[in-house]
Amino acid sequence: MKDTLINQASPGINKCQQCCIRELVLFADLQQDDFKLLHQPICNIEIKAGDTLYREKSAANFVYTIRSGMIKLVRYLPNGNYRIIRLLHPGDLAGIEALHGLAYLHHAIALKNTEICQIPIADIEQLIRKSPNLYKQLTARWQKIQSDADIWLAELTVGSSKKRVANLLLYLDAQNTNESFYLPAREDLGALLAITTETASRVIAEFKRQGLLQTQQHSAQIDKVKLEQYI
Amino acid sequence: MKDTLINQASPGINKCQQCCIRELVLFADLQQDDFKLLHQPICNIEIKAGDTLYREKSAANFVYTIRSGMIKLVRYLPNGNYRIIRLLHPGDLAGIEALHGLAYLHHAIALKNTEICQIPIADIEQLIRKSPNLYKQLTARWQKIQSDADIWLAELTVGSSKKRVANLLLYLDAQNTNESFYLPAREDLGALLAITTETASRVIAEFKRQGLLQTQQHSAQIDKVKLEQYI
DNA sequence: CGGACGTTTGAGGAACATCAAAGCCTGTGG
DNA sequence: CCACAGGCTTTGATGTTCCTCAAACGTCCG
Repeated sequence: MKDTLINQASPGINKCQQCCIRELVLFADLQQDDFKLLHQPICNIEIKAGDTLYREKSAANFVYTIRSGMIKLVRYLPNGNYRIIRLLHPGDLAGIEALHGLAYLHHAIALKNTEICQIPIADIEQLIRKSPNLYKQLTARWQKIQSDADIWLAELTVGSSKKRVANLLLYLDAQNTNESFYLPAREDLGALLAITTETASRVIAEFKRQGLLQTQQHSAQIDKVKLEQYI
Repeated sequence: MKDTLINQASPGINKCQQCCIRELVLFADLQQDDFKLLHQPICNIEIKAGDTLYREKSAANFVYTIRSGMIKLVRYLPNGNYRIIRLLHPGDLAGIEALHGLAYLHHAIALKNTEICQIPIADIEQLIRKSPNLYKQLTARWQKIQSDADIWLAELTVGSSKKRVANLLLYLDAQNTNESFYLPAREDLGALLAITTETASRVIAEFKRQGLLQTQQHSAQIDKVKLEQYI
């Protein structure tokens, strides 16, 4: 796995009020006046596929909002293997654990080129005291993380490998508004579903032969109806 | 599985200020005055092993604090099987998703006789506005749920069945201050670790033969050092 | 005593991991 | 422009683990 920590030089300063995904993000409910409480700039940074946004156990000073692209949260196992704990899509928060003054709990690595906003936690803490709306946004995020994790536990780590892969493909498809979605590498599919790279490859190849799945590079389309029969 | 909804008659009214596990619970940081904001009584209820505290998708009006005992959060799969999503111990919150006006996300079922405090969410919402300390307690709980779920995903649903069972036994032992801990039934071990009841039984029997585990009824003791070699 | 329930154990087979090798695509350098 | 190296994917052969089905055993309780 590539392991390049991002270069944080030349980040652009972002105007939250005019953000194109404003209705998705943490600050969706903030009023005009609230933004005056932001003392540090919100930096808009871009990272490339394979770059590491932050590392597990490193000091957590920022929360990040995904504007575009895709991030995997990774935890390494004692035996050197890794598991992907969660996938982050546009509108999701990365590093929310920073709000408790703790270190980050995972490695955050970009799966494709990704744009993010970097928000200093000091500002968030100040805003929380003033804006009850922000508090609600935050707990909504926690709630979403919890329920996603629950579904993951209940659905994606049990059953046959075909069922798991089918479930994951349907999940990835549902995340995207486009008709095609990003299909992670076989190794990452394995790390997501707790199966080996080879098994992931076999199932994907099988689905392609059956016409349930078409791919070009990492762009994929599925036949939802037929895939659902595997669940 | 038994399925008796709890009888909510004759709950005792609890004095939070004098609660014996006060330092553990949600209201740990509240000041004397804050308690005046509680309009409805906090009920202290007792449920027996096998009783259901609340059901998935039912209206969520209360958050619960576990005072003693043990609760499993359960989700049923389409095929009729169930998975245990999380175990709750004294000091943990059950039904925290109620704070978002949603239905409960799981079935909550007692594994042994359990004492709980029933807290109306209307009161909590009022307290949040007044007490920033409560807000911090709440986000701390969300954070703990997340990190526990992450560990579960990374550690307990991968690897051989022996590794999973060993990990679970060590986890259960670490939760308790006593030298012995509660060992769930084989079926529940399977639902926790995504293995079959039979496999759970075989591994437990094997560990007993090897002297890594002693049991009396549901009370168990382990040899930590030797068990850690399976991880 | 008899029935219900949970646990243990066995035999057989299917699914998946492991090990190994070949194929394929991309980018680089001669 | 071609050759080649490196990474990712596919495929095969083999072995192990675990699931499935089945039956027996122990325990608790009416």
